[in-house]
Amino acid sequence: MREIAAAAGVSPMTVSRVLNKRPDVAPGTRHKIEQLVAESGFVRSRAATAMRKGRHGLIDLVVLSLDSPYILEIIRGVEEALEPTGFRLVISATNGEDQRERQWLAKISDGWTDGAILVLAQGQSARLQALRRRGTPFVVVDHQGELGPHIPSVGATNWAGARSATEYLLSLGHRRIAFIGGSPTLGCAQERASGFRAALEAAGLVPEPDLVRPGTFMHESGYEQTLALLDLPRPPTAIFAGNDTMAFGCYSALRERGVTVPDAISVIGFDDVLVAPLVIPPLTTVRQPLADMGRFAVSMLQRLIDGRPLDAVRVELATSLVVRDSCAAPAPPKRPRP
Amino acid sequence: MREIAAAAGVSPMTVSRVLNKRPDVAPGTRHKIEQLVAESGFVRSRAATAMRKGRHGLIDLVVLSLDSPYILEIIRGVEEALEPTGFRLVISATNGEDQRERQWLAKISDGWTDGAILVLAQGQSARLQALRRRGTPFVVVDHQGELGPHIPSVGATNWAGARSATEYLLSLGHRRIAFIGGSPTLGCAQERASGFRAALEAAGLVPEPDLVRPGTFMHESGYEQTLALLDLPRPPTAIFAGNDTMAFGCYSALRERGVTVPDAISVIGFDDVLVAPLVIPPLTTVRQPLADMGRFAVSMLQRLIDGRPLDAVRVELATSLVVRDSCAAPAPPKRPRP
DNA sequence: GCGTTCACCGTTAGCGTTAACGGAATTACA
DNA sequence: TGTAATTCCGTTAACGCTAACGGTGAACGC
Repeated sequence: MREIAAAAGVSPMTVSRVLNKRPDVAPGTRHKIEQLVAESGFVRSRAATAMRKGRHGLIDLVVLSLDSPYILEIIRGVEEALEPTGFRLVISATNGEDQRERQWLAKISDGWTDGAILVLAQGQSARLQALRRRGTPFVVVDHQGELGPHIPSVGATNWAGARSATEYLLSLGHRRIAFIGGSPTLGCAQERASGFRAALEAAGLVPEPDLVRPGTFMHESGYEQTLALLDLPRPPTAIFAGNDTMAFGCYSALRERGVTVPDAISVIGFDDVLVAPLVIPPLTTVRQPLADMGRFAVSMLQRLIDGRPLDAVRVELATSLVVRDSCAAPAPPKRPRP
Repeated sequence: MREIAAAAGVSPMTVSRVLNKRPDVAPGTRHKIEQLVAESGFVRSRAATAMRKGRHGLIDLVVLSLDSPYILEIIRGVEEALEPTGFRLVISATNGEDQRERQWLAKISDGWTDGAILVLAQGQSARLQALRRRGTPFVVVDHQGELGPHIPSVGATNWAGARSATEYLLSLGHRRIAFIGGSPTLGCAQERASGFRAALEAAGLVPEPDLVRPGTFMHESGYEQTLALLDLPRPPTAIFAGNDTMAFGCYSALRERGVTVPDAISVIGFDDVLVAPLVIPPLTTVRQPLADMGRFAVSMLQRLIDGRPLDAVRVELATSLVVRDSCAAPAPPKRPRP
């Protein structure tokens, strides 16, 4: 910078002003400096700028794990939204290890990043409040547990999505619909279960306890619960899995038992992960706009960083039903009525 | 740091020495300072350290796109390997846009990051050489095109993997094996095709031109080529898809035509993406150790950053055959021989 | 007693940038 | 013409840390 300044016959301060697009520089001087900068290919040391300004140009994305394609969608949205802002995306995974979770708190709050987007499964209220106290701007995405008050977050309309999925099954004629939930400690799982119940009740049906099963959002649990459902005296005609991964577990179990989808039983999922259209039969599911959620989180975070007010502390983006081939009208009962 | 120093009754320099684990500090002093640091939760300003040392503690991971679960595996490996090193992972995607690709070059080479891991599909020899000239350490992962000389890279044994997949099909008794290749411009696609041919020839078979089809690594191309194969006068008894995504395309086409896997036709893929075990039937495929490749890239990069010599400029990690349920012996011919 | 070596620690200075202030030149206005 | 406001730019001093060097005291050898 000194060199540029010398070449332009001004002080480094003036160069700094030009680079920061400050108004108080004469147009001629500005132009000359800009030209010199362009010619020399000069770039400011970010480290020095960061030290001086206290801004690093880095956004942390902290995720629970990098195991699921689900997270990739969010990353994609965040990356896209961040790209034009000049901020750079720093990714770290906690893998649920307590030690690492402490570490990110330390890392984030040491002024090393300018803001954070957190995608964490379990409630971390205490840690989140600690972060808040430190003044680090952050946004929680798809938080699936109890949040403390005033924690900015982005989610999806889990309740409405689950209801519409259930309504769709009802509209096909299903009456015995099973539901395999996610981990009951997670907020989104509760919302989906609740949406499911609401739809049934709106149709004048009572959810049968046998047909509402707990799950873990993992493949195995979809598999196991489906086997259990098939062993029931009166198995369901449709299964609503709390997420796509469990729906794939259903597929596995149904295949093992020789039950065809959707002829003998219908399956519907939640999330619309990338492979949902690729499995056989292509999975009908409730699309969660994960990339959009990531994008939205970025825009909220920007506001927080800039000190602008938020329109809303909690934002829920709309889910949508994606109809593919895994649902059909229920198989006719043994004594078909014409 | 000043405060810590004051509390310990030493100068900030001594604190710095302790934090940098320098040897020339009396054990007692060191212990006291360590304790004070732990108590106060003090963390050094990375910006200041970065400025002073010229190291930022950031590693760039530049990927072509964040669309495929394939990339997630690599990210996971890189993240895991990077975690204990204290380096932080910065992710950016070029999405194949020329402008962005120029940008990462600029960003990486402006001293902002300490090194880069590049996962780029197409040959970018010119850019890579430019990076090299700037002296930024970098490693290329799974590069699928022509690399310039002396470019450190990590890949997989595509040729051997394809050969073993083919040998497996041969061992099951298949003789009419189709191959759906990846984009012919990509090195890994060429290698896989070549491995396929080698296995056939080793078995004394000649690849039939009709059964060796071009592809694009995308789902559609697996689908279309499979339909074309089925329309052949003598369709194959097995299909080797150049990657898992295309194998899923095969599944779709086969299902549409009512051809069952693996009874009527066997399908084998390449990559072993996360969903490969979840589809129905679970896909037999060649596992590419993507996470390991990411990890290995990190260790290579570390050496480069530290100025240590590399054991090898090009490293290829072993692929392995993962047998699941999508392959079986070929259906008996019309006139079964006892 | 004096030099030498070693272990430990402090001082100085500066990394590259910018906030804050101030000063000079120019313009605006009474 | 004088004063105030405005525009433009330079000076100073940090931001938090550490490289390089220097200094102190103790231990040791001659």
